[in-house]
Amino acid sequence: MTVTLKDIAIRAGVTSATVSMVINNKPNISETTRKKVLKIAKELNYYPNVIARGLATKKSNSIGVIVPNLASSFVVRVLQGIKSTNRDIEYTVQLFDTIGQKERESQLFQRLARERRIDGVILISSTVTEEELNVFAEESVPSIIVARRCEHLDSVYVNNEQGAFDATEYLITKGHRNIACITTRKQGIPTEERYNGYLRALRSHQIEARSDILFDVNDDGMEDGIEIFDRLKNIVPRPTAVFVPAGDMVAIGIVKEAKREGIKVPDDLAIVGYDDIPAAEVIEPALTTVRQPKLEMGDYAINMIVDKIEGRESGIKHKELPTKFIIREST
Amino acid sequence: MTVTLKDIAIRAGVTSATVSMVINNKPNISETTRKKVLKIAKELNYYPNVIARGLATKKSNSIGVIVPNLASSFVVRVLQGIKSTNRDIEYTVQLFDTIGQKERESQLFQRLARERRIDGVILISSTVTEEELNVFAEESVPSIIVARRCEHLDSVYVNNEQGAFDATEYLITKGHRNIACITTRKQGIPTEERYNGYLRALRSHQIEARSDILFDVNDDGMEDGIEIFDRLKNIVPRPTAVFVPAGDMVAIGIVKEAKREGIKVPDDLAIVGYDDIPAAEVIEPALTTVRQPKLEMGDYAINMIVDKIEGRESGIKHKELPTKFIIREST
DNA sequence: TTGTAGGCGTTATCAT
DNA sequence: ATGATAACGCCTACAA
Repeated sequence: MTVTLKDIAIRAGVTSATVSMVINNKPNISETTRKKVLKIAKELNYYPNVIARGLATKKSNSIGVIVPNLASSFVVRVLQGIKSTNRDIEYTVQLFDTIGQKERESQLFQRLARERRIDGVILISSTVTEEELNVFAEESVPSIIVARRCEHLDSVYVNNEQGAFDATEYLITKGHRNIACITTRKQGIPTEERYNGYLRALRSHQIEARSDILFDVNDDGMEDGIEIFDRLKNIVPRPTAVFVPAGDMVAIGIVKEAKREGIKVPDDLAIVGYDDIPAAEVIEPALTTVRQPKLEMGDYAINMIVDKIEGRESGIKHKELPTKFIIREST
Repeated sequence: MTVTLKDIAIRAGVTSATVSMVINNKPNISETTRKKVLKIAKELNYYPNVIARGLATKKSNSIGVIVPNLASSFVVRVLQGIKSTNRDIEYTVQLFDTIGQKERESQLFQRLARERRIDGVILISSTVTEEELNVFAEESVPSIIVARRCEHLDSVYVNNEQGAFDATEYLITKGHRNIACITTRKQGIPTEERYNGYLRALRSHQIEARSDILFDVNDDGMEDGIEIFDRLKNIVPRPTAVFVPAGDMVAIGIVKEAKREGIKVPDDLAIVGYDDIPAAEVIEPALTTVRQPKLEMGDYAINMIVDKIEGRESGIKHKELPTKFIIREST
């Protein structure tokens, strides 16, 4: 039924070794047989069995992409960056998600590292520790982590601290002194860094950070923003600005609730989000926010991992990308 | 370096055949050797080489998911549906996108169908013809198409015609007679069906369709909506409602531009979108729209394809899911 | 330039 | 209950 090298070999009057060499463009094949073999291969509509090839070469020509959650627009956008370059790359992408199930995570890593199903791994924005990622190094499966810097692993990430600094400083130069900060601890390192950037900006302008206007939300939805605003509005002195490293959706919730309560944005309350999701342009006033170069991150990630797999690069590489501050109407 | 069946076999004093049987829970193995083998396997931290296994069993335990474009929130959401069920399923997901490159598409199908890299294929919302999908049938690779009904292929889809009918009829019962329709032809069958539903609703209420308020946009972004509104506003008699099967982003553009021009939504102009994207709740007034059960579609798709692959179902199956009309503030 | 032979790690069919 | 042995389809020395 399916055409194999052997089928071609028989018809061409050669052995499958020869056919293999032709298919793989190896040198030292006479033009005559090359032509003949290629012709027959085409007639028979031959496609190599990649599984068999993988067994022989010990390469699957496939890379794994592990994501925490496909519901995150950040993750999807990075994925898109990975895929779009991948057009010209002869690697297949296998998608895995861990949906926060902590125990399954390291199990998944084990399997991926040892089952020889993939040649390398891209890990997007996760809360795993570096230790848990060691399996890949142990099995010498190239790996790279996106959205977070890791000392002992290749990584592609954004300067979150600086992004937050820029945003906060912008608010300060606009005259704000009481700037609330809405963050989300459980999201891990990146939000932590953003918080630090916020603090640094305050410090560099001799403004004391007020702990009563620092909030920690659990999730990053619009409802969280609504709830936060309701807590925020009664605090005195009331902040005149809010920086929301927790994400744009939370910021949007705040905008909505503020408007509903008759608070004018940005006049009474300026708001800066983080991420530049599509809805940031939809809300009125349109949201000022910090954009991360998500597509670019994906792009770097796939290229770096392919280089690693093919042995073109060695040593740990870090790629830091800049954020971009997008000024719209909410400030 | 890597542990194989043979390694285990040697230490256990049996052959790799026996070890294989133990690993795969085959019957007719003495408890003693089973215990012994399992113990050694664990000590050595053995994981089967799935590539080798695939060659032997002619199964890759992997399914391909082909998407036209990861930038579409519809596609991503269906993907999410596929992945979330997939947790308990022993199939890996390989992601492919075709980014509209028509010529590459059938080439991709050829490869996927013949390279034995995947056991089955899920195709999300694409404009390919049934003919192009024949390769899968020819190579007896189970396949299923999502978001569109195909006579000769398994499919999971939504009753777009009815969804559009419901939306339009709702507008009619609200007293509207001049209802514009913004569609997007190039998106293929589903939009076509929605248009038909719109027409049917008009007919069933003896309203004549006006061709001067039927618009065709090329893309489905906010800008398209803005542009459409500017064309719409000068038409007499001016429509009092707009149904936008082209999608929520276009509808949002219309809302925004209408507001900017001082037209009151919904009082002066009622607007209904299609898809229920996250931003539909963000815009003010919140958008009335037609929701498709995207997660559910992905869920059905993965389960159907797995059943097919494992030979549990045969014959062509179609699963039609209902849309849900979401009433918000724009009507 | 091409053929021979062996191996990649598993599974599956026979014997034993 | 277990062992030999032969696939699976391809690649790669090495030999000719």
